[in-house]
Amino acid sequence: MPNQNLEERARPRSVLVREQLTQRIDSGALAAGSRLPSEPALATELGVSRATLREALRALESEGLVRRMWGAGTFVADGRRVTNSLDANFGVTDAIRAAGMQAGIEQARHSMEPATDSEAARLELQPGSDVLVVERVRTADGKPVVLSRDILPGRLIAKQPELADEMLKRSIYEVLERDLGVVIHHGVASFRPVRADVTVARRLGVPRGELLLAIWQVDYSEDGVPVLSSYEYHLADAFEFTVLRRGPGRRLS
Amino acid sequence: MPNQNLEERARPRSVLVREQLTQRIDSGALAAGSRLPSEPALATELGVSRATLREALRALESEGLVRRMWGAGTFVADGRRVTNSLDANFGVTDAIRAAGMQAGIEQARHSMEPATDSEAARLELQPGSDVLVVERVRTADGKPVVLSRDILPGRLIAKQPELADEMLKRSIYEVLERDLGVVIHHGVASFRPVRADVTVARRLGVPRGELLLAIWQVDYSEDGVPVLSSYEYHLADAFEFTVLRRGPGRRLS
DNA sequence: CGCGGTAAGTTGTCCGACAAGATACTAGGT
DNA sequence: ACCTAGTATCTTGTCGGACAACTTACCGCG
Repeated sequence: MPNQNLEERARPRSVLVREQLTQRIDSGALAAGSRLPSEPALATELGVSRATLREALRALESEGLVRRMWGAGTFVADGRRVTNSLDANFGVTDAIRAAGMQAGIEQARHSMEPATDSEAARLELQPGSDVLVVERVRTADGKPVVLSRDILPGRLIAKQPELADEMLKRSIYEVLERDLGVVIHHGVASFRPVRADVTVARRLGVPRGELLLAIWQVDYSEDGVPVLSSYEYHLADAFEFTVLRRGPGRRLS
Repeated sequence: MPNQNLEERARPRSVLVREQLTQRIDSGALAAGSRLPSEPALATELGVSRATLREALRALESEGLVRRMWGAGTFVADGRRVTNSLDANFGVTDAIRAAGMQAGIEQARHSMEPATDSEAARLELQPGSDVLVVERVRTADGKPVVLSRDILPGRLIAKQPELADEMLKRSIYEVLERDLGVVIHHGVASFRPVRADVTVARRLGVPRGELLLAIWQVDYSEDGVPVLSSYEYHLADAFEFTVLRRGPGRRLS
């Protein structure tokens, strides 16, 4: 039988369809507010069954890119795309670039240390296991905006210790995905406003007591294994964070 | 456009199945990490077809409650459920209750005013249209924690002006859904740390310059129409907000 | 005891068909 | 001519069965 794309067969076809559709929407081929072709027509056009297409449409709907109306059709969601969405943009590099500025790194350093008890718990490691700690000051157009401290299990780069230096120059997410084959599946982030203490203020070059937003989070791989714990101190005026809240609201009680 | 029917509209079967499964997981009937029955078995048990069940499972997966593995099964996600998730919990009342405290309202007042240009734009109204402004101080266990200012299109309560008084005593989301039949489909929230100015400080009973988290957002109904614009000032120590970040965010570059 | 192959089980995909809801059009009445 | 109600026809939602792709566990063999 004529099977094509043998190297792509590993991933479900529905995610391929999902990526094709997101690309069409992002490129503007499918205008915001317009109606998509009907499911049977679109399925034929993409060369998949209607069930597979619906699987992809479900994902797009949960992402907020399309909205489906029973009996009426499927429409591209209105164009108010969130600029710097905290639940879509991973990492400081993406946030800086989304704001249209040049991302840079200063005062970067890394070290291999035994994990503290709380860090071992967050990363689900044995207490005292070696972890790689990466501290960096991120700049936007040359101006310091974020102080970050990232912590990874040491076993991740045990076979390629030179990658630690790579993390001082590039995004950790990028190194994880491109060089280590680890893709982040999801993360849990918490945040609260704080004042800059003396050490943070000096690293960021701001007066002590300056308004900051502290964000700490744990990112998990596809297997549900924690692979990255990070702490970030953002200048309050650096970014404007947004979150897309999804309904429907809770019913019972 | 006339009013929407308040009668219980027939909802898709898949969302009913989704709610049943959510309840089973929350109640502990389906333990964290355990495997769900196979799709054919579960579909038969719930009295729906496998396609409908898969529609519900896809929604649960995007919410992060279950994880599906090709050829292995569908598993309940590990139990680290987020306590006060900014993208799931709508409204201050839910946040206070999620923290295990008693939600209250003080210094409540409302007024009907012509919308400012910026507010009219946010709510997609004609400039100068009447909007209902509701100002409240929210308390947790009697202590002021949030100052909120909510703005709704005046036409929403034109036929039932007494509902404005109701909003001084209960959650606006509750009034919208129960008394007006308006269910929030999604919202876009932004936040940043600020210092309390003199008026906010007085209302919340804190010193001027106190650390606050400002959150402003617009909520949309199922039709994509904006129905609520709100501004909130949270005490920094009142809550710990969390956000579930979903991957993969990677696209081509 | 270790190892490899096989069989069973589960999710992914496909096909065809009908039901339920929404819209556009038409026929009828005023 | 205008409005209204009913119909035609489109769309998405649901159903049932079948097979393919993949994972896991079992079992036999060396």
